[in-house]
Amino acid sequence: MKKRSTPAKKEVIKLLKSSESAMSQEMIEEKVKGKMDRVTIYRILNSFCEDGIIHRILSDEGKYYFALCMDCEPEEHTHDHFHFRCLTCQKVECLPEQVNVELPEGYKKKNATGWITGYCNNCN
Amino acid sequence: MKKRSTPAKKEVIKLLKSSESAMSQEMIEEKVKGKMDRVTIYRILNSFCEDGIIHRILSDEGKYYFALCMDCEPEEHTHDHFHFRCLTCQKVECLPEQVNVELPEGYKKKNATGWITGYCNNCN
DNA sequence: ATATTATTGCAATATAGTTGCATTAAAAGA
DNA sequence: TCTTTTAATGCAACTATATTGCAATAATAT
Repeated sequence: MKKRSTPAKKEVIKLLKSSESAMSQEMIEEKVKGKMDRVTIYRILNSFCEDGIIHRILSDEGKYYFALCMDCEPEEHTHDHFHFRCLTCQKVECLPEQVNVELPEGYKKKNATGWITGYCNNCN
Repeated sequence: MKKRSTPAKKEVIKLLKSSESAMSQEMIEEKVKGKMDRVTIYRILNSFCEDGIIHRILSDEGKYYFALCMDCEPEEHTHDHFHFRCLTCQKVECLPEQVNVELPEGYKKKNATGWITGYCNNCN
């Protein structure tokens, strides 16, 4: 199942590259309205996630956000950093700080996410 | 709008009290099957949340979990602690550790949540 | 230029949760 | 105890977010 390059994919990746923050499907749909179907956006995003080009983060309000992978190496593909969502402008950002928690005896960690909501520097 | 005590509410609160971990609507529905409607469960849970009797946490898979409030005081009702979800038994627990992150200059924190997924002491 | 099959669009479906409305039943008052 | 008031409930319908099936389209290899 070799992946193909299509106008729709180029459009979406261009969008994500030009965005300084993570985007939800909804935000992306807004931007590419008329150029492609809703479902196509979902499928493209999922495909990029599979390939490790972008990562998918479920926000504290239950929606997925997507962002380019920055410092990921193919072998060690983790995104255990904190995310910030601005309650005013809805901007979602990856924070540099890693999630690091002491688990009770006998517990094994597989994955970790952290969300901070609040107001960004432009919105307070 | 004074709240009333009903058999359904008693049933739900009893369940949450007897559970050592947080429960999703689905888990609760499973337990009270036949005794009340799906919608009633949702409404009861929301009502309890409003009253500060329980707290609602959105898990990293996008579902709400509910748990009794333990150390909450009416004035300072926060739940900025980490939560753990076991990938095998689906148990959700509140971890003692607080979420504490340094935000970039000019950002204001309103709320914070953290999720760790993995395997609990019974499941690995 | 042709064949193969990944990708797309559209309709339908899945999942989690909410809303409207008529009916039922707590609890306060007579 | 009986009435009255209105919160709570059950049912159906709806919303929002995301996925699946399938036929049509189009990107790549030959």
